[in-house]
Amino acid sequence: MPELPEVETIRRQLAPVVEGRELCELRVLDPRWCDPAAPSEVADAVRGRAAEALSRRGKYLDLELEGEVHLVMHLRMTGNLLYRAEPGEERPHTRAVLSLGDGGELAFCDVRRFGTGIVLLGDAARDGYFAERLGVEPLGPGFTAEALRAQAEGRTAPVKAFLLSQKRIAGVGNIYADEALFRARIHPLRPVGALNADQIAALRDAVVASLEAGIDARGATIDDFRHSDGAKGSFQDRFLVHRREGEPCPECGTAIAKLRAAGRGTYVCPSCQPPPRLKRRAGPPARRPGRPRAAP
DNA sequence: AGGTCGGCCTGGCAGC
DNA sequence: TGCTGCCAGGCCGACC
Repeated sequence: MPELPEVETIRRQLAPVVEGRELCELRVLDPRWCDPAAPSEVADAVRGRAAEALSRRGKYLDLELEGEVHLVMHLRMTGNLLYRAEPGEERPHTRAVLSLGDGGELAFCDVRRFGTGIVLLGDAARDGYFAERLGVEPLGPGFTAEALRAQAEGRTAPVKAFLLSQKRIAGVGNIYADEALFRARIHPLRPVGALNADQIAALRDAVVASLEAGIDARGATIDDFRHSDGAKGSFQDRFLVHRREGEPCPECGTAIAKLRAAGRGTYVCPSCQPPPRLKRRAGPPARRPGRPRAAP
């Protein structure tokens, strides 16, 4: 699943390929891709413009064209942006094709058809689009322990749901949320507002470390994420807990457990990430704390 | 208003 | 073997 490190990997590979090139034509093969805009509308907006930059915000790619025209794309679950120097046979599940001025082309391929491309006219429109959807950029200077604490304060949502909320932190998805929580030794179901200052600081550092490790490995390929040249990432081989149910914890050897948090498959070390206290149900009074139990 | 959940979509696979 | 049905999940909108 493309999360921040996967999108950043694509961006780094494609930026030198597209920057400075003219965008000759955009063929939208699946109208859903740019819904609700019409394919012809999107194609007309970008045709003939030079690409000035390929940037990233959260999990979004922003192809910045001359005249402040932005083609903003999201890969969602199964999207890929694949480059080839010469046009060839259409790849399966191609939703849109960008033809570049040097004869190369960029294919947006997406099995599950969740991926999107929209055109935004003007830098202000682009800024507004991101501002109303995305919170702090986790690899940017604004992502400090203090900023995280301010966001978390008073919230009762499980910390994993909090990490997945793009309006809080932009770019963290299911993989890197699990990895960061393990590194910070925090259970995903802990209410984020109940974390102490040390835990918040550890979480901030763990999010950054996990994302940077993902970028270093050029992303993770679980199902069908590919680099722009079709190669696979390698971070899936370096997961500490994600998708490792039953395998030993790299820290303590306890078997990794799988649970559900925020509606997502979630992996934890039950020993390194102690679960929050269960809410006591009405019934017989609980044993007083501190009193030693009878020996078994 | 914060939090949770279903819909979107398709390939892969478990189970009968 | 072949079919059914469930699972995966980023994001949005509906609902509590």
